[in-house]
Amino acid sequence: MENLSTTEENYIKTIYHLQQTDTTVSTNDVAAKLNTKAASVTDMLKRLNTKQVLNYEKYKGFSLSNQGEKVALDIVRKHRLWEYFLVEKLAFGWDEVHAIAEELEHITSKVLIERLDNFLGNPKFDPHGDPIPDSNGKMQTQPQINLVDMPIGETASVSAVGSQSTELLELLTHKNIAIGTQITIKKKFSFDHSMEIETPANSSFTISRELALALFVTIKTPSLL
Amino acid sequence: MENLSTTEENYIKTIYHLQQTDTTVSTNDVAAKLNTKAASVTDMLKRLNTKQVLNYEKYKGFSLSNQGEKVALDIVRKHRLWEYFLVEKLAFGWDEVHAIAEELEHITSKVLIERLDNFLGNPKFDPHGDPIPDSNGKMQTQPQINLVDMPIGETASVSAVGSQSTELLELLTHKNIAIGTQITIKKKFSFDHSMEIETPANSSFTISRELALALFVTIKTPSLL
DNA sequence: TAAATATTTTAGGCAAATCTAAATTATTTA
DNA sequence: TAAATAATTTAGATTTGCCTAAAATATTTA
Ligand SMILES: [Mn+2]
Ligand SMILES: [Mn+2]
Ligand SMILES: [Mn+2]
Ligand SMILES: [Mn+2]
Repeated sequence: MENLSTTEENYIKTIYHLQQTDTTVSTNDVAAKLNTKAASVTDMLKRLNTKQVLNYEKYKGFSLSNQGEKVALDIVRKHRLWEYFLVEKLAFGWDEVHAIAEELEHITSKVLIERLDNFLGNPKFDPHGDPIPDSNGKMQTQPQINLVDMPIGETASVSAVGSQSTELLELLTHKNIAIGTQITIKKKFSFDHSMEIETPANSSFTISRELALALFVTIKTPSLL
Repeated sequence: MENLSTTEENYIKTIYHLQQTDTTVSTNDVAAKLNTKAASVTDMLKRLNTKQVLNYEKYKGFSLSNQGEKVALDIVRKHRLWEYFLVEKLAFGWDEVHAIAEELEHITSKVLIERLDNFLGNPKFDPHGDPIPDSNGKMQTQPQINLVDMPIGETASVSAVGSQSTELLELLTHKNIAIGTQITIKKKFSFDHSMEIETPANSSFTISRELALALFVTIKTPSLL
């Protein structure tokens, strides 16, 4: 039943991620994400449709089939486990791992990924705070909110980042913030939407709206990582 | 200068391995190893020639260029480091790792393989006893001889296996022989070329000519693994 | 709702990697 | 050495994945 090329897998994963955020996914959306052209996407949609991983009707739209979603979750699982490996075992920063995981996620061995999972201690979240699906595609849902939406006086811990850029990591490192760091909101300034926060490592300091938007937090203490 | 597809890399590696054993490598040899047809090989030889990794003259023959050999050694390095990782960290048997390493060897990141090497403690030999090239393509040469060529009374340690089959591993496991095991030749029988040997774990026992042919030994104690 | 605009699909073509069948060249053998 | 045989290459197709330009359809806007 399965015999998908790396390219087909990348399309499936891209469509999956787009479906998570946007309600409808367009041909152009996929083309933009994959740096390709709409015509190429249409070609692929037809192939994925015949391969049963996609429901597609021309000019009407498309969405992953149940089977396609399973495939996508499997790729996401591999991607995030490899990212975890790279950061935890090979000492990469989380801004460096995405491109490498983009290749590693296509290694086909089923038993490899199960042993890797085991070797890593069955982590539930990747270095960016994103949940790692288990072998059945199930993943832990953390009730996350954006830092800008946290009320004054509340404390929560950083659970995910909204960007994987080196620039963000540099800033977070400088401010001693990482995934797991406890943050308390002290004050919000309406002029520039900057906010004053407090962490265990540092007394009160100010962060910009841009930075706050890139941070997601959970009220409960994080289960792992 | 470099921009080789996975397929091109596989051809280069195959030609490299064939050159190690046979003096001349033919189009048919390559076709046989890669489970493809001679015509396909010719197509590829022409492409590798224009890509400067191969010296090729039609109907005359071909061999890897210096550059091609460097590429080959880099792939071999990756292949063997990943095999080492799979056996030492993920508890695979050495009969299970080849196919997986066949995929992993094509992951492109240079820094990944250097960090993996470091993480593994810079091993010099893979799980089959084959030397791992360093980042410059240099590898340790072990003066190996086949077990059948060892004189009676001599002691040496197993340094490599001539086959990666599950069947061989099963037999070796049963006889308590692994890479590193010390073997002393007690007797040789000319009738069936079987031989009586001794190991630290077992007193004298007999092994077949087939098994002896699949074992390589070094007189000096092994430097690693 | 009709025209303008945006999106999507088709048509036709290209490069990589493969194949089969036929032609060419090299090697053996009688 | 000439014929037979073997090895290699070429010719011509196919599949995957991608492209541009043009056509078809959907959506927006006046
Ligand atoms: Mn990918
Ligand atoms: Mn991630
Ligand atoms: Mn390979
Ligand atoms: Mn090996």
